[in-house]
Amino acid sequence: MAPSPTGRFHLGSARTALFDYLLAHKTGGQFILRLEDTDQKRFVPGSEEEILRSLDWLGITPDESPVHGGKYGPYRQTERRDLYLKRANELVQKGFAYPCFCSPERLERSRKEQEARKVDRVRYDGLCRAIDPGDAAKRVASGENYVIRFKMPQDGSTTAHDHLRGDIVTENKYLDDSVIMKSDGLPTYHLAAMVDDHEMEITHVMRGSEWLSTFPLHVNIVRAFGWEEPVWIHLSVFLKPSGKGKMSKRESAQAMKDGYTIFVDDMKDLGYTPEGVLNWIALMGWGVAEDDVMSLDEMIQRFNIDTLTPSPAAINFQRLDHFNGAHIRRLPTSDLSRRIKPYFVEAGLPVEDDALLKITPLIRERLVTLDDCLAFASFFFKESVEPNPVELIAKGLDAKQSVEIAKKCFEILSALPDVSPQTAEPPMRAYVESAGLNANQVFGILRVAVTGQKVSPPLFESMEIIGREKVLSRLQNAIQILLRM
RNA sequence: GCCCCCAUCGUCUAGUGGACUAGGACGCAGCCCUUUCAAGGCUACGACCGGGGUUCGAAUCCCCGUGGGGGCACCA
Repeated sequence: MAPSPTGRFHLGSARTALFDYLLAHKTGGQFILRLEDTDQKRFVPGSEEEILRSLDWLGITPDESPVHGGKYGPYRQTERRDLYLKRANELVQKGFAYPCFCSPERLERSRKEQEARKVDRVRYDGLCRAIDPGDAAKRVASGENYVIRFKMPQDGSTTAHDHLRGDIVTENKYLDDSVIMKSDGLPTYHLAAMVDDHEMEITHVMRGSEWLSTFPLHVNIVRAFGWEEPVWIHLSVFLKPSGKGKMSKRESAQAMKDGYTIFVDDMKDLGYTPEGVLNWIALMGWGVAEDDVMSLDEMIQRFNIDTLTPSPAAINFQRLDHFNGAHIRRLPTSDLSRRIKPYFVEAGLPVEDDALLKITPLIRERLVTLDDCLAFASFFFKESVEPNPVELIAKGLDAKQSVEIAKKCFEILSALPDVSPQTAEPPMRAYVESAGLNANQVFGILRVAVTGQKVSPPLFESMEIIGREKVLSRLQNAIQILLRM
C-alpha cells in the first residue's frame, strides 16, 4: 500500500491496506508499505508514525516498509528522487514527454482565458509541446526552470482495464499533458507510482476510485515505458452514514460526538478491537456470500479479488459495534482479561488478575466495546458501593417492605458459609417462594445492594467473587439506607 | 459545463438469462429463554431506480433517462 503522509490514517486507507495484506498472504506475496511523500507542502509531521502505528495495531504489519526494510527500498519516495528523474528523462528521450518552461502565472492566465471561453475542459495549451527537443534540452542545460509533462496522444482513445469494471475507454481528446516532474525535482504521483510499481514488481494495484480519472494517464505512462501492466483494481469509496457524499470534517466530528471515529488510531481508546474493525471494513466493498464474523486468517482463506464490489458503501457504525461485540465474544478468557485490564487501571481501580479472570466470563457477552467493562464490573474492585436509594425499592413495593426483604436476605446469607450460587441460591429461591414474592423483586433489591447498580452480571456468580464479608457489609449498608427513607 | 464510475431491503451485500415466492448480515419489531442487562434461538417487516428494447424467458444483456459518486493542479 502506498499512502501519503499528509493527514490522518482513516478507514479508507485501512481497508486498502487490509485488502493488500489479504491478497499478499493469499498469494504468498509481500505486503509492502511505500510512502508517497513527494508533496513537501502538504507533509504532516507524525503521519508516517500514525500509519505504522495503525497498521501495527490492526495486526497487518507490512513485510517491507521504511522501518522494516526490504530488498526494494528505499520505501520513501523522497529517497528515490534520482530514479524518477532518470525515468522522466528516458521518456523525454523517447519522445513521450517534454520539458515545459511555462510559468505558473502563464498557466494561470491560460486557464482563466479558457474558462472565459467556456471550453469543456480546461487544460494545458501545449505551448512547450511544440518546442524543438534540441532547443528544449539547451534551455534545460542552461538552468532554466522547467517541469516535465507527459505527451498524451491527441487522437484516438485509451483503453484501460480495471479488474472490477472491465475496459474503460477514454477519448484522448479529453486528456491533458500532465506534469510528471515538478520544478522542485520531485515527481508527481503519476510518474512516481508507476516507476515504483514497476521497480518494486507490484502485481496488483488496489486504490480508491478517485484515481479513475487519471487512470488513462497511468496506463499511457506504463505503456510508454513498455512495462507490463499490473492488475488494476479501483475500490469503492466510503460514504458518510447517510449514504449522501463522502465523509467530511463535519461528519467525522459528529461521529466523534456519537462515540465513533473514522481514524484507526482513535479506535483503541474507544474500546474497539482490531478484529472487530478489520471484519467491519473488510465487508465494505467485499461481498462474501454468507457474510459472517471472520478472523484475519479466515479472511485470508476467503479473499478473492473477483468478489470485490465497485459501488460506493455507506459507513455503518452499528455494524462496527456488532462485529466488535462478536469478536469480543470469541476471545478466550485470558486474552479478554488482558485486554480489559487497562481500563480498570486507568480508572484507578485496584484490579486483581485472579478476580479479573473470574469476572471476565461473566461480562464477556455483555460487552460491545472493551471499555464497557467498567460499567459492568467496576463494583467488583470497589471497597464499597453507593446504591441509589430509590433503586433499592422493589417494583410494586414500598421502602418499608423492601427493607424487610433486605433484612431477610441478610439473615439467610449470613447464616451461610459462603455466598456461591451453589449454597446461596437454593435458600434464596426457597425464601422467594415461601414469601409469595417474585424473584425479580427480591433479587432486584439484592442486586442493587451488593453491586450498586440495577444492571449487573449474574447476581450469585457476582456475589461469590465479591466474597461473603463484602456482600454482607454492602447489604447492611443498604438496609441502613432504606431505614433512613 | 465537460469526462469517467456506480445503481438489489433503511445499511452492507448474495445473485453472472430459467434453480428467485430475490438469499444472508446489521438495524428495527415481536416471541422464547431468563433474577437485571446481554448473549442465544425463532418469527415478522423490508429491495431488483424509471422507461424502452433483445429473448420463449431478464435483477442478470443493450439503449435512454434519473439519481449518487469522483475528476477537470507543479495534491495525492
